[in-house]
Amino acid sequence: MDKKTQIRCEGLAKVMKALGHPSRSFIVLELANGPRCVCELTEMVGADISTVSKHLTVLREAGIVKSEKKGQMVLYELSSPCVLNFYSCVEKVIKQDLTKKEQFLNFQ
Amino acid sequence: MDKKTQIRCEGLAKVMKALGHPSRSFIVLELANGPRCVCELTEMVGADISTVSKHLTVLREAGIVKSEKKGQMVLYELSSPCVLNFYSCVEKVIKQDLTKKEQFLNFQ
DNA sequence: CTCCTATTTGGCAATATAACCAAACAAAGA
DNA sequence: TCTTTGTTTGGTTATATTGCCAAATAGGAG
Repeated sequence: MDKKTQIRCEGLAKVMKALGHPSRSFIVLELANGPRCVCELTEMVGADISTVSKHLTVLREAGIVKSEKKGQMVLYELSSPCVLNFYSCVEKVIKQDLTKKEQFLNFQ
Repeated sequence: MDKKTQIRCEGLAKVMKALGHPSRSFIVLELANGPRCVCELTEMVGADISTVSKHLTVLREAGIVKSEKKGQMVLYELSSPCVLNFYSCVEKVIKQDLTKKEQFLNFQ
């Protein structure tokens, strides 16, 4: 694997990794409906606000969301909405997988 | 967050997490060119064969690749090639990010 | 059957992630 | 100015991931 490929793969992996946590997946799905402040997301995720803030930092550093100060609050929004296109495929992967498991169960 | 949403997010995150490692990103990109055996991938990744084998297990359990015995070897191939569609968007995210950094550097 | 080759599994040490609490900040309002 | 509200950062602990080596397994070849 040459240097260029390595850097490319590290970049891809960084973005994927940022999306690879249930709370962060939820945040991305929620931000698809529009900008949200940390407090709203905290409420919905149901974790400590510091935890949610750190999740948002991970997403921002991966280039997936951006933030903007609005009054007393910080609003987060998707900076690359095309990320959402992932999910339709991923849902398909998951569904396929479920189907296989069902087939397996039926087979037994 | 209701139970259904939680399960959905965990499913999404599992797939993303599986893609969230440089070696596994590389493997997926390589498998886009066709099936490969563990030995070939090991050679290309440049890690211990046991390490690569475990990466492949992670990808298989996420439903991204499937394996098939062929002679003495085990061939891996993409089971959900649509995963590749992610990458064009992700590359865009990365490029955007680089652009921002360049702008920042130019600004300084 | 025995050897060989390809792969997987178990075990361990190093590193990274995640979650919480507490404390620090930043900015708006009294 | 002092307080309040919303957010981020630091510190700590528990848990998970990663990578290697060594050992186990699975099958083909001789």
